[in-house]
Amino acid sequence: MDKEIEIFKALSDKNRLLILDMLSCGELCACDIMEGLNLTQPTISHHMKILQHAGLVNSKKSGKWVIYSINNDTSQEIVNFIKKLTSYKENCICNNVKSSCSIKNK
Amino acid sequence: MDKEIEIFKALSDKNRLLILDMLSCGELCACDIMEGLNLTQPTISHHMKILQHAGLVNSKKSGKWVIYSINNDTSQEIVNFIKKLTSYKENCICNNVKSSCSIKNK
DNA sequence: TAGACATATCGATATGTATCTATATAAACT
DNA sequence: AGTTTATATAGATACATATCGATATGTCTA
Repeated sequence: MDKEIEIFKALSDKNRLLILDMLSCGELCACDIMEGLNLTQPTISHHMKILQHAGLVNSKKSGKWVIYSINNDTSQEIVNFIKKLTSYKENCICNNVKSSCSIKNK
Repeated sequence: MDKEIEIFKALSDKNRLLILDMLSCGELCACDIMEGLNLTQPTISHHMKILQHAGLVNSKKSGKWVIYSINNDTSQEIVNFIKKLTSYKENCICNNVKSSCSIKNK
């Protein structure tokens, strides 16, 4: 679950969502991303690190540039996580709770 | 986009994910949720407020209890948002950026 | 090799947030 | 009416994080 929390935190920032949107139609280098957003270079670098560590973005070095691209495996994973989390299932924590549930006894 | 950020922030906490998991198999009152987690009553109340405000959870008052339940519309919405965000589309911000993209000129 | 360019790291600051104790509000029960 | 029970709010604290300027690292080019 810690991995998913890290992904949600990475998605909890407007600028990072804009970066993902920019990357959704193709790879870009950090300088291109910087041009689209109104942020300094160290701030972009910070956001890219967070997106990479969460697994949402891949990077490869090409000369003096770092080229970033979307990692669609991770976005698919987090989609599946949300679906599973919020839909009915047998093995949820509430099994331990329900026996003492006051709603049940009404 | 601000609404989605609020949802991601709500999902960025372990205890709130556990609460959603607990609610995924049926409605519960706050006291039941408190029993399943190792948190004080004001902390549970705080988390429920965040989950409600994000639209992930509904509540109804029943006597002295407040009964919480999952709002599956919102989880479906955020799933669709992630899919759209990370997949190729015509109207993404990068359209404004690509013309000056150094990758493009390589 | 020197300078220009792209990115990363450091340190500082301001803001946000998860948690607690104490207290208030509100409903049910005796 | 007074007491118990369920939830919310207020205020405090500790920790996380988004951002910046300054600087370091690494790569290309003239």
